[in-house]
Amino acid sequence: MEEKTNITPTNFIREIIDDDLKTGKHTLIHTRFPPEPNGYLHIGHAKSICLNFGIARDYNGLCNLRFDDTNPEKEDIEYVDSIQEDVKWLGFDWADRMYYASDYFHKLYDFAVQMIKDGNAYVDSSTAQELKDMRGTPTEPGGLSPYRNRSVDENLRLFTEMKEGKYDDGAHVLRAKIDMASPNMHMRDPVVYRIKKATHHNTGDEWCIYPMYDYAHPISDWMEGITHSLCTLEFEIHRPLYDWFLEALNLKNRPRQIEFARLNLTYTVMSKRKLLELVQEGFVSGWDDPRMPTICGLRRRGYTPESIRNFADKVGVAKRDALTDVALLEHAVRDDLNKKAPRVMAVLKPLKVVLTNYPDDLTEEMETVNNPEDESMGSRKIPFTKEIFIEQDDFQEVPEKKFHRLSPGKEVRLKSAYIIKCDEVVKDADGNITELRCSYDPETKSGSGSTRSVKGTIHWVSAKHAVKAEVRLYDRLFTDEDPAGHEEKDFRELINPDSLEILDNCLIEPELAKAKAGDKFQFVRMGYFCVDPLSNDKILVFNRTVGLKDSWAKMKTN
RNA sequence: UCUCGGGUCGUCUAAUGGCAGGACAGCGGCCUUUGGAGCCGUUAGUGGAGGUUCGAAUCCUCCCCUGAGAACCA
Repeated sequence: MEEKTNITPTNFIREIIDDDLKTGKHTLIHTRFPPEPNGYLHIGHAKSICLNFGIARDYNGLCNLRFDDTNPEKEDIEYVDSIQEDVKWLGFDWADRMYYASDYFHKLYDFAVQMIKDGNAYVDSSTAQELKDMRGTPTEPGGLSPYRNRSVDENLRLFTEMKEGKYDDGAHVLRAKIDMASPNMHMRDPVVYRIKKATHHNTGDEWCIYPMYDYAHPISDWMEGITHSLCTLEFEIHRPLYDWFLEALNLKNRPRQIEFARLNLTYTVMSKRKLLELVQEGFVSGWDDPRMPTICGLRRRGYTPESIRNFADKVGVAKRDALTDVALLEHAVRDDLNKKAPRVMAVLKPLKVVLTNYPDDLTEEMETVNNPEDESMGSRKIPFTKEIFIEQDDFQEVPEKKFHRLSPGKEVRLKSAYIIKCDEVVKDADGNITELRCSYDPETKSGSGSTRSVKGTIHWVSAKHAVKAEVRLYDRLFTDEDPAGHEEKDFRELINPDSLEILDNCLIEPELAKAKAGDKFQFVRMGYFCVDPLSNDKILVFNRTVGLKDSWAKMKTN
């Protein structure tokens, strides 16, 4: 399922598991990934997926996929499908253990009846506002509901009638009877069931009452035999309630909830709500816009599952809030693609070069390796002719200091071809450079054993053979490191206006014309690129996954 | 204000009373037919003040900073 990495993750959760194994508390480790199907998965979910499935894999345990679908108003089958696709794509397998919390609605109902019989739950007929008023504040205890001491029989009758659809939404709720004076607001007789006459994506119109997360989650975990229920920090305050339900129902072999810090990445937002707003308000083209931190966005951008898994291992798991540098993610994908991506030549901003002393009709096939990191990837031939295109940025009429590329009177090597010298700069009436006239040194053919060397090597394509393509350059979506972290500023104000640059006049080597959607390449000296699914017979579209490290650019900014 | 969490290089993360280490980023160098990759080197940290101890990032006290908590959301 997963290729070996040199990283052995260790974290406080694995230590707890090691201990549980050692003491014999558990012999089989069982985790679960429990998304609510109300949005697309993002890189933060990927961290949780890698954690849960990774633990199952390393401990020879099991990890379930469970849809936490207790709120029919927000959930949709569209998300159920995309979530499965994304988890699979990341390289994980739940075998036959895909569940829905809604699969357990009958059992959950029976447990609720039992809680009523045990005096642990009651039907409250207060309005939402009254409930809110009775709850108190973090510093003041709440008040007791006038319905708190209804008889078991009356509670049973009302709860049955709620289920039967006799009441409108909001008329009654079922509440756990705990402690209205608890300093933990979640323990102040929390709602267990509410009436919602809504169609559920999985159970249709079978139910008009739906359980709350705090109630459904621990019981779902228990029913699946989950040993370690991993969730993010915001649920820490819910843990006493998680334990209370299991205790109140006298369930044995209880799962243990353990919280860890969610992933935050610099220069992006991670909340489903904000991501949805970016999509709905047209700041991006969709959930899979390559600038989005969604799994589908990263996939379209050209990220590999391995790179995301390695990233998840590298960020680690702890309890302190963190904002991880997106450079770490970029490093992970460079690291992976460096080993896998074939090198090809592509000129993004072409500048014509005529080799004045090269035979007019000659086409030479130049041999070049596909990946210097991996000999097994072999080599290929690329056509070389009198007229070629090079990158505009690889020429400077008045060269800056330490500029090792082409300039008047200077030499540069064309990768896998010859050394050329710039003899003449041709300009149009407005003074724009339209063409370079150069001469080549026939003694310096690549692979011929020529020993002459020059400082710079640049990429090129043959004018006659090059294929046109569109290339999309992506930059960070926000100009601020933590766009969601400002109270006085809306994250929308911090959107980077230059996060997408479309180049529609790029020239690629002919070999690339065969590329199919999703194919990944290193454009030599430019970065890693992949074929966008939008590509068709008419036009090839490439997305830049990430640029190469560029020490020249860095030198200039310093 | 109250309750519960959390504070280790710029960032992320180790240490479990015994040499504060790794990764990313940065910087310097080597190498290079990718100014890529690789290799070598290097900068940089225990929030503060006390205390316990032969010895404290780790234990205790106080303080500071920070996150979460008052949906019929998850």
